[in-house]
Amino acid sequence: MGRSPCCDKAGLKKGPWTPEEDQKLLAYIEQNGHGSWRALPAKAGLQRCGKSCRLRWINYLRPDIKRGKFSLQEEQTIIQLHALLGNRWSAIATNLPKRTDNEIKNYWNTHLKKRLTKMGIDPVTHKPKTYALGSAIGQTKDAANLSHMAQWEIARLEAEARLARESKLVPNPSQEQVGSTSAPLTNRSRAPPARPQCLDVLKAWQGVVSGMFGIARDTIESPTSTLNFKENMLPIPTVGIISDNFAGNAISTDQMQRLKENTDNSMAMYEMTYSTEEPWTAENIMEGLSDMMGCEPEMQNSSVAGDNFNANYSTGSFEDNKNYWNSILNLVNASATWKPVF
DNA sequence: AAAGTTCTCAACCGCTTTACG
DNA sequence: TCGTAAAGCGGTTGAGAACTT
Repeated sequence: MGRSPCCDKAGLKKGPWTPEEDQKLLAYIEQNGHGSWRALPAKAGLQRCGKSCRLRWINYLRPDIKRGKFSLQEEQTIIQLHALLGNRWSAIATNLPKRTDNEIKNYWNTHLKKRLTKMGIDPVTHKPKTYALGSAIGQTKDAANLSHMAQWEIARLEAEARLARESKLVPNPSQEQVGSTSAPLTNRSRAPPARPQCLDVLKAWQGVVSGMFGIARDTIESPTSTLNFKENMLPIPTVGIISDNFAGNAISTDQMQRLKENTDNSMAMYEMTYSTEEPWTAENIMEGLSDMMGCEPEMQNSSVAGDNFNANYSTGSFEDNKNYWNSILNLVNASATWKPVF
């Protein structure tokens, strides 16, 4: 067997924390900081092991924790990050401000995993079950590109997660918040970005889509298509607008105008995503984008998109990709009344 | 109303990684 | 470079709540 549990050593208390214990721990940390976790219980007058105290603080008592129901945006972020990172809960948590890895892990296991399964999506691969089967036979070039990009993103996220941890050890309240992800890592370790870093992942995903559209844009004109890729692909400036305004801020009218002018598809996305009482915010748009990326239940289940998804994405030709994205965009346009089921 | 079942999530366990002498 | 302690992390458990029969 492995080492014995730390709490068995001195008959320390286990199980649920009482309000008195919480109060003691909270008071001690507020006054002295946690310092060495192993030494903390004795100093704070707690009959607990340091590990238990640390966990209680991190997962429950820390003042910067947001508790309660996960928002739709958070759910989508978790799903998308999980698709990229797998069960790396701490890395996922660094992209969800105020949520703990434990909470995210629990929420995934009790809610999101089940929902994906119900929708016919493999929660491990994040692909429709039949597609997952097909991809075992042969991956497409684009899927390979996607995978390649995902690997880069994973490496970057892990680095950021590490740096975030480091920055917590040396808090610097006066630090300037940096938005650019292209800043050198060494700089970011001093000034970690404040905006949700999930944006970078979403951008990466969108980049893949844009890249695929880009190929089609230059070479494909489909006479049978109801959509024109030249006009309907999301332009790169859109990404910039979304990036710069992600953290809950409304997009300016000026920027919105540019967005509308640049892409007909934005309108379909807006209609699909939110009702009129909702302002144009980056969240709204990102939801639309993530829906387009395949998070939308109807798309996964519908005979149109589902079949095309399975049939087209697992083959590699240009025409197939075009059809695949056409089917998605058609569905996006067709599902203007779709509301999240989450 | 009671019993049984399912769900939720805080907390634990033990392995891995990191820091440090 | 190595050994040890501490911290971090992800998988798992189990008590209590919620739901169903």
